[in-house]
Amino acid sequence: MAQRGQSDAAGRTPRAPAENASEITTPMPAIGGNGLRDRARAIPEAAVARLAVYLRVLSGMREQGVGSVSSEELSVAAGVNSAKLRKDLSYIGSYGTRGVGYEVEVLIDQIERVLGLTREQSVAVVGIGNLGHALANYGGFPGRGFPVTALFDVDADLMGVPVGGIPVDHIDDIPTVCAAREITIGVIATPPASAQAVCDRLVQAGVECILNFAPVVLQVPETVEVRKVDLAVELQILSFHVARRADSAPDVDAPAPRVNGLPRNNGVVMPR
Amino acid sequence: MAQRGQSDAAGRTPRAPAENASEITTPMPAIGGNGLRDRARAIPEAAVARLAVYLRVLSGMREQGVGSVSSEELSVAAGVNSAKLRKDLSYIGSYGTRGVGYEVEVLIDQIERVLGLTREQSVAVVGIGNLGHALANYGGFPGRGFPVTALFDVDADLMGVPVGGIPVDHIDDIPTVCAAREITIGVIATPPASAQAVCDRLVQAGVECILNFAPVVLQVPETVEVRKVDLAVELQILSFHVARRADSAPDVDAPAPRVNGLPRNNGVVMPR
DNA sequence: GCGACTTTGTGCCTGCGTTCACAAGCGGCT
DNA sequence: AGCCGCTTGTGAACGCAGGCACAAAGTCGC
Repeated sequence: MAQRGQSDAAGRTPRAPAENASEITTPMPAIGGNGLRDRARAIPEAAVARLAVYLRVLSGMREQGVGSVSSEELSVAAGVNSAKLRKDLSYIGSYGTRGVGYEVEVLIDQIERVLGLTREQSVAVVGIGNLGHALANYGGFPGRGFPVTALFDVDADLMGVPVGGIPVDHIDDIPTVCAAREITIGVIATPPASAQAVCDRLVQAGVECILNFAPVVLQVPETVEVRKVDLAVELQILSFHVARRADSAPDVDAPAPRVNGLPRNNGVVMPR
Repeated sequence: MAQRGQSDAAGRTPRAPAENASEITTPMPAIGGNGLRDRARAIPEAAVARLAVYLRVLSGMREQGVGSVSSEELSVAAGVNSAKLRKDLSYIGSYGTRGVGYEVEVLIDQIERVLGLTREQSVAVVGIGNLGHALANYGGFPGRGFPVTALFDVDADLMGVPVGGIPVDHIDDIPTVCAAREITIGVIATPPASAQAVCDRLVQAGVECILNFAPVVLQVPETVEVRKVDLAVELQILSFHVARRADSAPDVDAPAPRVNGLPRNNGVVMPR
């Protein structure tokens, strides 16, 4: 046991029991032409999450002037198994050169293409509390940005006040503003009580992808994709590990917690 | 496809290739006494994450005076399959009554026990920016709190200033303060550049569970458990879904996009 | 130009997590 | 007291994801 990502086990909450396959596959035979389209449909969600991580690492490498990487190097920097990395990359096509590795630039382009980052996504943040502020200012982060182009709240005192350069609008204006600014992703950072109402408004405004920070199970039509980040849940999972650890501590003669003197992620220059 | 949790697919980053089983099982025969301890070791991580969600839902029910629930009701409220819910609950023991359901109070107690919430965890937040503020004020959230009892930053102007009732200390004091306040969970909300250094200090201070908000792959000894929440990754996953959706949009004779029929941004051209 | 070395891409196998489906168990009703 | 219906708990099957290991493929050196 060592480092665990946030994922791999959280609360998927499918409203539609059918078609909640973790494989993102639109059951649809290959269309004639190039295979890229088809490939893109078959990428497992787990792989998508990792691709985003690779992209971040690659961006860092590009900034340091690295021209090409082997799967081994990249996998270490990203904290995954190299076979898994190669398999993930194979989902998006074959852009490596055998005997050499991958060209950083090419890989970045391809991952961005698959993740749909070539077309900039406009993000709306609803709920301008502490978290909302943090999100609004998150502006340009590694590997190109998701421009936050709309902010909403109920508090009359906030109306028009620019936060991170964007003026705050009233949540009643969600439909019009979202339509005007072509919002594709909505972020809910409101108190739990108002989350569902806000969500409904976003959906009504045509937003089909929502990132929910409120500790509530949102009810949405099947066409809408919701991902949730629940701080309390994260802490509770960690708490579980603390407890488990304390529990097994008495087990003194367990296999020695071997130091990390593994031959692996050594030497590599990690972006500190 | 409908609502998807944050998990199920993210970046697990095991540093130790061995023993990174997703089943949290310490291979160890049953100890004499009660079987509860043993059970606790065999809970899949995915189930743990969901248990936290059940706990939140149950807390809400208790507040509304609900005395007992069936697996069906609870599963709907938590947004999961009822069979999965029952299996999850079976991991922690049999506390239901056949033909009736589960007693809310009992279930809450048991889940709290398994998640180690009976012993309050002390949390330290490092990096008092916008996000740090949000976390510091997160104080008492649903289903009992993780008291944030220490805050750290490098900014001299913040030293001693109370945020959310807790004074800020310098990160150089992490070892002493963490020891004194028996911190069990560390939260990293710093810029990426300082994350690894902060992480090292926390580890040095004996913290074995870390929640990382910085977009960096942390290097830690195997004894330390890291969970990460990466906003950019979350957005990129959503972006992927937007792209995929736009991609399959040309499939005009697909099942009607139904309800809330707003002029969705269909017809948008696929990124290359 | 050819051989040897390096690294990719992937088929196959293993194992976990999810789902199904049903037997066991309990309360209520007659 | 006995039966009936409801809900739990779980054995078994299925399917996806991860990891291994190797063949394909390309480069570099001679």
